[in-house]
Amino acid sequence: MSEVRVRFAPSPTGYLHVGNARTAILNWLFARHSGGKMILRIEDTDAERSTVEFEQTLLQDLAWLGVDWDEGPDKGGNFGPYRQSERLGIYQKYAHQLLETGKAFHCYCTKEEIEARGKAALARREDPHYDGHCYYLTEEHVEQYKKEGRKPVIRFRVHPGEISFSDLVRKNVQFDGSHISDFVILRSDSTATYNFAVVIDDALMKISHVIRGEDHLSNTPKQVLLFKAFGFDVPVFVHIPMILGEDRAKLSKRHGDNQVRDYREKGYLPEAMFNFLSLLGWSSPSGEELLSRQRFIEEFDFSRLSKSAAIFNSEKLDWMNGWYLRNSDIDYILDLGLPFLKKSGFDISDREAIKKCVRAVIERIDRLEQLPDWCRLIYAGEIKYDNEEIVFNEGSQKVFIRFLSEIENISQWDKDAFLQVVKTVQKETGIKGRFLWMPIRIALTGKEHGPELPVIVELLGLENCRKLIKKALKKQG
RNA sequence: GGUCCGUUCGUCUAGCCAGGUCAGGACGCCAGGUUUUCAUCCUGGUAACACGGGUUCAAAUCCCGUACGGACUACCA
Repeated sequence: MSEVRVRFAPSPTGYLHVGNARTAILNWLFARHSGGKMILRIEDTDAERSTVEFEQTLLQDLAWLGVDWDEGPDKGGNFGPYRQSERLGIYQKYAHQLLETGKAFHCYCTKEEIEARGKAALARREDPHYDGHCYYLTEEHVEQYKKEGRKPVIRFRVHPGEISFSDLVRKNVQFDGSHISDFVILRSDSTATYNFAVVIDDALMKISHVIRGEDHLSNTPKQVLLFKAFGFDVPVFVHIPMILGEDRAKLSKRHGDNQVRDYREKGYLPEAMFNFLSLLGWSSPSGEELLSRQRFIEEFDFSRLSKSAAIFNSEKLDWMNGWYLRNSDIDYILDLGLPFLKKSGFDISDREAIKKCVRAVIERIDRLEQLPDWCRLIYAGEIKYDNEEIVFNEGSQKVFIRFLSEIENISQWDKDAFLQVVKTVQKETGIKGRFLWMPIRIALTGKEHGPELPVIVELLGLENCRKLIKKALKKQG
């Protein structure tokens, strides 16, 4: 079997979409699983919408996900160039080859004319296909059109007849040429259309497996026809199911966040994103759902790809992200979390102090963007009590008085010392359970919920604890 | 309209190709346990084969039809 070569071919017309990210991941997984090559190709033949900035962000987002490539615009390779805008001459050469062999023809019809005739056909309940208007143009006609200033496109001629190809997900798929219109392969400005460029590139770049979204399934017969017209080997196709929004419609701008960048900015980890996206349409034979990149590579197999579209379930993503947050190296989490704290105005110069804080609150968040809110309550500052009643009731005040006198002359202040103090307070006041702990918690953090108290106490330090307890006392009366 | 693809718990899915398990797991949700509280963590529970015909001793699984959903039908990709 020849070498496995797959490609991810995004258009630089926006940020990396989660659907495309999943496509990229599946391509990458297959390449790495089979020891093949991953090729990154930029499909920027739509000059109107493509920008170099978007190409850059696309590359960054892929890298963030941990998807790398062996050949691409920034890496080079033996099958370049890897930007379609730099391959225009190649497409023109091949298009003219089809012209010469009579498999394609010049068409001088304007968009308006085509549209009008299409509508008319529809009115007659016929397929609104290209009607063959320019199949047999006389020299005079051509001259006339040229005089009018018309620039021709090159159309590929589609003949009736069965077109079938194998798809590793859908098995054998068949179309009939009679339902496919003669399509444009070279525009009037001599640039190639998507269906043409993709075939030339996939053939010339020796792509063995075309792994892409199911929305391309209907384009495939056109491409198969082109592969055959040139005598190229037809690659194996793998059309993966779509990702849908909560309303079952194709994921789009209407659904809010759907770009990889959105998730990154909210504090989702690349590992979680990778894991979650990989599991949309693929499953491990083990049934496990928390898998390392290595496991994914080892186990990846097209036979386990699902056929049906998947809804993007953000609750599950949150759960998964929380899991990665709690099961990754704390320094790694800290590196990713620091920017979020900095943005919220935290002084992040004392890394060790912040680390303790992050370690304490990591149990209760599932996105890094939630870090600042939880860390805030570990920093002594202006405190607003969630529940004043608990702070100012008689029992609580007794606890505070006793607590304060216990820490009056204490020298060592850590978790154990704190626990010891609370124990003593309990013995002396006879107050226990939530009536003992809750007042202390609210006095120190202002909140009824939070990380373990001993951890908080240690982070606050003795002086802050004194200050906060005093404050809870003073308020009375 | 036409062509093609799809349809298992609310969601992601296993099982389907090589018919025969109470249709399994995960998220969510609910209950219990752990915890000073919340969260984490542990245990248990809830809930699905779109519908109708066939084929068969037996169908989620094979065949046909219907419904629903999606994609494509551009000089976008």
